[in-house]
Amino acid sequence: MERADAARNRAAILAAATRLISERGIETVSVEDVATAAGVGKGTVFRRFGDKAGLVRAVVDETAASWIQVASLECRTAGEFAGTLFDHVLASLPLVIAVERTTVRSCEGNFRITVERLAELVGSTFRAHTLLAVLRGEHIEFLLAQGMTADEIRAGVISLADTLAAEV
Amino acid sequence: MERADAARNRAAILAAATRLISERGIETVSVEDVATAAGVGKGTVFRRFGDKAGLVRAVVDETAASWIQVASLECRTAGEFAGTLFDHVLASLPLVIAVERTTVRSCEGNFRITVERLAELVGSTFRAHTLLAVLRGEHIEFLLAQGMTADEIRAGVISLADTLAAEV
DNA sequence: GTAGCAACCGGACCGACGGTCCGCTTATCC
DNA sequence: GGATAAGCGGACCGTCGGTCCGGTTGCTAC
Repeated sequence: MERADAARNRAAILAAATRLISERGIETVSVEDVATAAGVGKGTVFRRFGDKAGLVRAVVDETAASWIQVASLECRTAGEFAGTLFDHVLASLPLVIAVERTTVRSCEGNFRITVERLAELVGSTFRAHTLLAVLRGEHIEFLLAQGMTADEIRAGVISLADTLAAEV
Repeated sequence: MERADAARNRAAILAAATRLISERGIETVSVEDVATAAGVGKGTVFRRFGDKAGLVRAVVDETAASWIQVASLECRTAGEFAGTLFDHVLASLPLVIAVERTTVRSCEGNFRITVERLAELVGSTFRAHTLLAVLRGEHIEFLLAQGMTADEIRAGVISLADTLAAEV
């Protein structure tokens, strides 16, 4: 059982981290910044989340844990899947980029489900990873920086997914 | 005019950096490690290359500057281009990953030429970036870690390039 | 209510790293 | 061989992720 003050601090830390990362990007947010903004000591953050990567993961798990799985299960075509994923990534861009930069990419949990479902839809694991590479936060941020609009990127992603799926 | 000792040190630093990064990956190589391995002081490295990213860029420029441009100019199909690029990336994986991780992705120099040429071959800038996203060192490393063989990945990349080009 | 306990807190502390600075060295030119 | 500027190197700095431990506080049993 988690003590009441601990639960309060956990919530405050997650809220502060979410806000700071969204505002400034992970690169310029230190763990101490988060602790200060949450009104707790640095040690408390590390006790709760292990390390910086754990904190970021917890933030993303909270705000975005479910939609990947939901998208995996509900979407019936690759294009639909890609569009849904794109919308979610775009909505939480700094958070997605933060988790990409702080954790080693792995094939566990939700991600595994996503890949398998996507591989089904586009016909091969390689193509599934291709689509996910294009849906990475950093890639989308880069395309935006190049002057493409979100709508153009969205259309491109969906068209790519459909093309890949059509080839099966 | 560069003094003789400066030139000697520059070469020693580049050689040491290339070796260390290739062996251990950029994450576990500090600038001081490079300086020590090259038999010079840390200050010398920073004087020569500005910062860590500059050092990495110099290393890659030396070993891999030309092939991107060569590939851009010589390859006549998207598949050929993709295969050539893949071979070079695979041959210098740790170096490519190092530059990806230390410099902000931008659209200047060789990279710009590559994108434009590739966009010609596959019919759109978006698709060109898609191909380049799949050819990133980190992505290839990830696929290898998932158990795919280099041949499988190579075939996938070429097939993807051809598919994208066919849609024009 | 209160006493005791374990969980919890926070900030001082540590080691590593990127980057700067400046007094000394040395290649180069005349 | 002497003057000069380019070059050198390592001590030093600020920051950051992560650890540690003495003091505090919420919980529970009586």
